[in-house]
Amino acid sequence: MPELPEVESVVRAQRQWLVGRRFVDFVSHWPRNAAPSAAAVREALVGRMVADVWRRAKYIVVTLAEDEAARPGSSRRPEASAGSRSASNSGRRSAQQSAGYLLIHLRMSGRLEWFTLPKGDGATAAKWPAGSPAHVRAEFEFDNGGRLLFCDARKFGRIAWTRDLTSVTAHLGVEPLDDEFRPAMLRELLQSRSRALKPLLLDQSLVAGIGNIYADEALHRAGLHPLTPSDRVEPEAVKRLCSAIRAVLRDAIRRNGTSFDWVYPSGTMQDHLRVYGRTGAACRACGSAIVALRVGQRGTHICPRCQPLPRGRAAEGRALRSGSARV
DNA sequence: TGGTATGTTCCAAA
DNA sequence: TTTTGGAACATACC
Repeated sequence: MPELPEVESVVRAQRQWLVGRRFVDFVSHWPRNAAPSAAAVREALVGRMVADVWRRAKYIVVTLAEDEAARPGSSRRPEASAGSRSASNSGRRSAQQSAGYLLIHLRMSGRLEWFTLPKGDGATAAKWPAGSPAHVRAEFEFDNGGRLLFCDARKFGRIAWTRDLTSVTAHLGVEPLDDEFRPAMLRELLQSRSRALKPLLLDQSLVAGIGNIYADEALHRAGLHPLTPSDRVEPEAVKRLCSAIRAVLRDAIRRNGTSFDWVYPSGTMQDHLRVYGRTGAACRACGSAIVALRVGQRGTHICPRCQPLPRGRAAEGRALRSGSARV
């Protein structure tokens, strides 16, 4: 269920439960998706306290507090005492004081779910009671007995521990909700290459966090066709696109994201989408039927009236080559 | 049965 | 060099 707003919603929901908690165990049921290895992640986590939970692009970032007193072998603190909020602020910025970072990427179908085993029967993931969460790929166990499950039907999700956060995030582009993301910056990104707009918006190394749903939504709000060559977008349209991106992401965060099928049930943005998944329905702006096409191998939804394809050989050539000419 | 799916990464081809 | 397409990852749903 992962795009920026959904990940942000998860982060906000989990932060209050996680900050100040201490890891007592980590178990992977799909070790291939743990980096550098499931054993290394376990070694890095056990005994560590969570200093902060935040987001970079579509990554959930858990900052681990550096306090040697609490490593395995020493006594466990009974309850998380102070330090949650104050620790979080420093933990986010000063890498030197952190014991590294746990990174979780949900990819296509990952989700986090709290689960408490029935007491006393020594149940394990292998023999959980009926009604337990499905597709559990990893378990994080905490000092209060809580168990955070990483569930992921498609097994695309990733769990990683790193001491050097930038080694993982260096390739990521600007956060679209950051102050620095302004029309001038977007214009430079668009002008510096000649690509169809939608694939460009999905490129995490340029703008980080936008996925298929919100790319479609932002382009519709801006009145731009997804195949528009990036270097042919007029300054006024760049402005519209910039605010459309920010507006749709903020809007979605406010509604806790978009709920899709069985994967992510908690948001309400799906009731307010203007084009994504609305093939054949009436455009909320002009009443025309929403049309589905294929752009860069991704399902794409547009209003043909609100988002006309700009005239010109470049755009038409791209449309034909990408197979989007149908429908 | 086949086509689809919110993501990322790799490779080949244009 | 840049951009695009395809496949791969693995599973569930319609």
